[in-house]
Amino acid sequence: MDATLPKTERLSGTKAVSELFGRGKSGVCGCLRYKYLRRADDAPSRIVVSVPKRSFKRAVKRNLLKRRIREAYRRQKDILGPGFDVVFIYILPSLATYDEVFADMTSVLKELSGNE
RNA sequence: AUGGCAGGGCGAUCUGUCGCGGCGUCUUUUGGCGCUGAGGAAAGUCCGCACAGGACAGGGCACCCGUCUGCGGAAAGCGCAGCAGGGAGUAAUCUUUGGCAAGGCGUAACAGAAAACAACCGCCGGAAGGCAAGGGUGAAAACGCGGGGUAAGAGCCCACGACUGUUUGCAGCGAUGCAAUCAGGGUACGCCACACGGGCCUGCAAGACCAAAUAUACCGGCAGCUAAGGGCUGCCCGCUCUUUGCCGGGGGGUAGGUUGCGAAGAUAAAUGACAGAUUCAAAAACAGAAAGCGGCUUACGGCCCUGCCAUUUUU
RNA sequence: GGAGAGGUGGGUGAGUGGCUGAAACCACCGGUUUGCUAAACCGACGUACGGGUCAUUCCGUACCACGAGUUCGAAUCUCGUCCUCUCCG
Repeated sequence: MDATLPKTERLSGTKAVSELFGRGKSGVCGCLRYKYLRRADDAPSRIVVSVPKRSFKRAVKRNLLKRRIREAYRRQKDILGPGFDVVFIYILPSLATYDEVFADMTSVLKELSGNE
């Protein structure tokens, strides 16, 4: 199973991100809020991770959550097929453990792949 | 032993599986291999430097900042060691203030006779007038105490003492200390003046370079030229320019990229996840580089080392 | 990342180091007026702790974001911390 997360599988650039935020469909699952956009091609899916500064003032805590979310996605990204652009936004005001993030990520990915 | 004071240090290490940024290298298709990858505060942005752009002939004034002494330092609201005054503590020790002037100006609420010029009550005196001892309020009241002196009094005079300064000697690089000597009498705070030192303004989102798409200054070519206007002429023809379209060049410049940029170093931004071992147990505190460097300040669980003080006990 | 401005009752917002717990306006509360309401007018109106009282009233102390300092005395001056807002692509 491919469990890497190279740079090509991360969404970057002002245009692509603002298009995703503007036109993407969204949903909530546990501690995560997501927005996604189905692309036409079959290139690997690309993701963005976001933790709002409003909830966590300290950069250490934001970094920790972003790393946990990325790790949880990396472990289970084969649930989601190729061709998606997704942004994950952490919405809880308190720190979640890795196991909680992992469980919520599982249900988000299943929901996304089920919709297609 | 208990409690305390000061100074210094550490801020986990190792193994396995998966994974990330950078560099090198091999194949160059995926990738493989090697090296390397957050802090003592990376934080706050409080000082300073370097660097960059703008302004600027040179110098001065003004304005702003700093101010005990010596040493270090590129500099600093910087560090170390010391000096003097005040405060806290039984002590070790800690903390705070600090150019200069018997200079000028201002302010001193309430209370109080009066807040520094004096006046009032009062004291003396027949009066003219003299005096500043007494007035108990205040944060602060014109040096303290004793004697002399006087009509009453006063550093008016004298002795002793405190304070401020001059000169000399000794000690110290110096701030200053000690001793002698002479002079003085206005309490606190602020501003001004003076002395010495420093200071242009803006900041890496500074600045430099490359440069799609779209529009386009300008240049060239082609088409259109039946059209309109201008020029060559007094008029016509003709030639030519502009207006229109297309193609090519082209400068500035946007998205974007490169650089600025580093023995960590990106451009949505890398250090993580899980399992185990170690120090009794728990990896637990504060906290994450976005241009660099020197400081300051603030946050911080736990542990280690050195010196010192107080109390109690034993020898 | 860098540069700047601010924080005072429930809200807005003045405030020379000294009668400022604090101006003024709005809101809230009570009253006058009215058949009822609005408007107008009058009054009252912060919090905490302590004291006293049967109780309302009353008295004292502290608080101008928070903590130190200067001063006889700080909302005001100085330093630090926290928070909010604005500008720079």
